[in-house]
Amino acid sequence: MELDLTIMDADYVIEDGEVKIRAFSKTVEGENVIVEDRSLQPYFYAVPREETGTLREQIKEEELTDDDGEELEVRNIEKKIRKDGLEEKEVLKIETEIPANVPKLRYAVSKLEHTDECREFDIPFYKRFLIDRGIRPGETVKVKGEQIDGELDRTIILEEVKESEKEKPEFSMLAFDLEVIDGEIVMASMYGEGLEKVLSTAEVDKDYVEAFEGEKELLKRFQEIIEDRDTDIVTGYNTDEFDFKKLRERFQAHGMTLSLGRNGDRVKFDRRGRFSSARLKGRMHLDLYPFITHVLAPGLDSETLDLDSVAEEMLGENKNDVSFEMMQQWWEDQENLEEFAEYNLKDSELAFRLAKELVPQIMELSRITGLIPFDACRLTYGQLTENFLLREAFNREMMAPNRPTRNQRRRRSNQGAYEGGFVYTPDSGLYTDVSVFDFRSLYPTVMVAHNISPEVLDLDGCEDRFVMEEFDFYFCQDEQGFFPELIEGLVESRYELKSKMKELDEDSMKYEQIYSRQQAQKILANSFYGYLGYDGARWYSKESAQATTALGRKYIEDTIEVAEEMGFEVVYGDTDSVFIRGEDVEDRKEDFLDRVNKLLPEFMELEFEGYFETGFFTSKASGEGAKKKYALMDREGGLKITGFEQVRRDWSQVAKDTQKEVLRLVLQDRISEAAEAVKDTIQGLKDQEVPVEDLTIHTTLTKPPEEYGSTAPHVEAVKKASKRGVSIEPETTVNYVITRGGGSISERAELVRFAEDYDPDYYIDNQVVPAATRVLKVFGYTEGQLKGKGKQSGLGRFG
DNA sequence: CTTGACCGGGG
DNA sequence: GTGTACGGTCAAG
Repeated sequence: MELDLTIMDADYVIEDGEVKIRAFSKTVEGENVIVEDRSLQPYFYAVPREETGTLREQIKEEELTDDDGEELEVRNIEKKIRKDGLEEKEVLKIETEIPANVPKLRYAVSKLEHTDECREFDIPFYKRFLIDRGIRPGETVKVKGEQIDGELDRTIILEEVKESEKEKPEFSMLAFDLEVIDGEIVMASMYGEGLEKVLSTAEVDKDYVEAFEGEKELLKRFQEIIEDRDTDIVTGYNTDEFDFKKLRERFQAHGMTLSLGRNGDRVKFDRRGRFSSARLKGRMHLDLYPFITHVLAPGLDSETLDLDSVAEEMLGENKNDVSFEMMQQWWEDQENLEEFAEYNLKDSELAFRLAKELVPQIMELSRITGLIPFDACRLTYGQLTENFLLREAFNREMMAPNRPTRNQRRRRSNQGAYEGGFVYTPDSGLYTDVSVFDFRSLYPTVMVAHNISPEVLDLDGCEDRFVMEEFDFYFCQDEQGFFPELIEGLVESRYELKSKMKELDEDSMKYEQIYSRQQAQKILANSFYGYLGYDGARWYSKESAQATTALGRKYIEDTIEVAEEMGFEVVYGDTDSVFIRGEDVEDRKEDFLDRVNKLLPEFMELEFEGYFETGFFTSKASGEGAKKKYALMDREGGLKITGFEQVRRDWSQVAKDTQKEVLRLVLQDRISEAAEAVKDTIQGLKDQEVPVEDLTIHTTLTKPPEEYGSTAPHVEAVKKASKRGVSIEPETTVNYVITRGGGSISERAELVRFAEDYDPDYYIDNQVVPAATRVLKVFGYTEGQLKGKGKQSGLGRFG
């Protein structure tokens, strides 16, 4: 039979010693189908020292065993021609019966004297399947095969994969969030299409709350809802590291198993380095947090990546200002439970709405890299890029380079550092009429323009060599390299999509899909440069990365030169942008762009980014202008603040707010008012008028207090709390304030709930004034003056 | 200046 | 499980 379907998850199982792939899929009509591949065998390549014949003989003659002396089966050996860079090599493709034997067999084969090296022995089998069968999750394919008795709506044995014209199915989605008090799950909210529910172990007077006898009943119901709704996508915020771990623990505590696989499989916890992730077989568990940290964070203004800040930035939703301490108190006293439930539901709703925006992007990233969505939302840039490269290499009959060993990585990072982008040192102060120009995808376009690619580096017998003065290596221009070819493909496809977008209604599904697709292409095109310089990369090439930044510097410096020739005042520049001051810049910008773009190689382009009424640049302690720390204000009064690092958890809100207000006033050239604002805050602190939430400092307690070697305020606060009978467990965020009295800062740190007063001097001297001075020192203010201790003559006339 | 410890999100 | 992978900041050395 033939079925049009989209694969959303894949794994393999061993049955009677034979491996079979299970690809969990959905048809356009919404049927759940398992596609089994029983014919693909795990394999790797062996590159012979001399020629394939002698190596093949040796493999046949010698007994290959694992560490325990178990014999390893070689199921099939085949001679293949594979490209290694640009060189074609005769290699052996060695097949074995189960994936777990690949690394063992590879080890045994590597030790043979006729083996030069082995390749592609560490590619997880479900990824191998997707690559070798040319299947991309998120792309509909026509599958031909025989239907057998099995799980879900249908199970079919794969015979052939073909292209399909059909649309993708709709996936159902649900977001959830747990509330845990004293280690137990007391509430669980779930939010999806037509679903707004809070499960609770307490009676709550809200129509969306379902109350339960105890935690065990709540957990059963939680599982039941996911199963009954036949959920395709389960999402949430930090669900890998928190919610699912907690669920597993609590299910276990009640003697139950957490089973949320589509076929009833238990939730599997994959270790991946620092993290573990919860895998629901046949469904897509998409934790938004790793995707946001790895992929989105560089493009976000928000410095902290908690759900509140990210939702605020992406959805414009206001901050949820219930503190955890408050929630604990409510639960303890069993009061305000309506609000408690409301809060719980809100978090699921925010996660769901974020997912609405992000899942299309994750799906497109999955489609383009060929990874299952589960992986696409968790991997770092480098890993996403590498998976894309593995697939493209396979399609060109290229063998992938091996991953570096630990030692190689260390060597790479030690010899590592090379010069990065060019940063123009600004003169600190306030500027008016600032126009910003930047290069469209600087590094990708540089790589295409100069054919920067590892396999054409110092290529023997090359005729057309691109040489740079400062380097003793060159890039061959005879033939387009692997990386430029991929970048050009992505960039061109993206142009097409962008022009297609213009013809579409912005609210349509099609628009959203195309938008996400071009966004994924952009992410990928921009990741190649970083990938080449990443010490864990298979296709690592320091020279390529080095040449790319060097060329980037050259082009930005050339641009600055053109600007100066035209009589413009250059204020600042960083890597791919120039900031130019002057009232007439906007009118003459076309002329400027023309001149610069005429000098650039084909494919590269400078663009106008925007005009800002004012711009402020701060200085370093030495008085020299600081790089990467500035604020801009557009015509509508919108602020763009970059690099002011105090927007962090371990700074109190009062310091952050004051700094932002100071920047806002400074950009309006209201310098002395800015200083007044600081003084007002100081007075408010002295008068004990600032609410305690604005004074709280948050720091995570990572281990039991007694294990800390050095003293730290949050640790001391916890120690004092435990003397009062309140124990705080590791992994808890400690919210403390600095109170009055004698002794060091640590000695005066108290948990918020025990703090009876606060020390205004601490907040003035260590929080508000340093943050504000970071800005106001440019205008001649010292810390002393802001605290009202000095003279104020001659202020406000700097800059 | 270099090295090593700490931290993120969640409750 | 074709395992064991981050990247930035800050205080201490």
